[in-house]
Amino acid sequence: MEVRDLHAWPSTPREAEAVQDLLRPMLELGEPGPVRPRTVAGLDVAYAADGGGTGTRLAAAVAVLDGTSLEVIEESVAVGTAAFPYVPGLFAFRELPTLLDALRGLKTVPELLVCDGFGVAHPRRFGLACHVGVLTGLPAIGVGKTAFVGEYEEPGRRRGDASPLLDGGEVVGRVLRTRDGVKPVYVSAGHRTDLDTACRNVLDLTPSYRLPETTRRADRLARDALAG
DNA sequence: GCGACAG
DNA sequence: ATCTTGTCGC
Repeated sequence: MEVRDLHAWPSTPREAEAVQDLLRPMLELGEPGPVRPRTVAGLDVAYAADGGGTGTRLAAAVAVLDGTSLEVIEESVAVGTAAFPYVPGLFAFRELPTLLDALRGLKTVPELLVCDGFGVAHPRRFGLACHVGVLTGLPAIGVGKTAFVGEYEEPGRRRGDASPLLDGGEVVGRVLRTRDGVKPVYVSAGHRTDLDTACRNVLDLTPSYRLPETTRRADRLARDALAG
């Protein structure tokens, strides 16, 4: 699929924050977005060494699944290097270039992108899922494994139980239990979708495990690419 | 000022 | 993210 060329790449945290502020107005939120997507893509990255600075070898993978059967339709992997040091809040700049390369290798244009990390549940309301969504123009959501910003009450212990993730008095995401008695995930809208629809899609993608099938497939794909 | 901090 | 052994449970 076609992916827009990258904007000038920041070399300092300050420049990176400026890029986020520049792109944030391009976000389209509020509309439901894809409800029963025919194709859903999972994005994930695997690193070769520790995540300290720039230059670490990494593999970015995209796995496109049939939204109903959850069967794999297409896969794409790209190898590269970390394009920025790891800084909380600027995480996207680290793996975005390689992630976009992997998306370019796709023949299918997914109806929804599921990213590792966050969407608007972010200090400047512009996490990885927002960034990827704006640059591809596709609906995107973020599914994080640990908390980042905001406060919340522990959700009930059954699959489907959830509680709002609040930051600065606004709802930026939802803490969602995808399996009975298992640690919840943190869902937030990234681009061209809303929180309710994002959570509905996450539940549709988690029939057996805590994390979405899309994420699990992409994770395995990225690890394998780094090994082979 | 100090600690916390997606992957 | 990654480095790591065993262990409990379906």
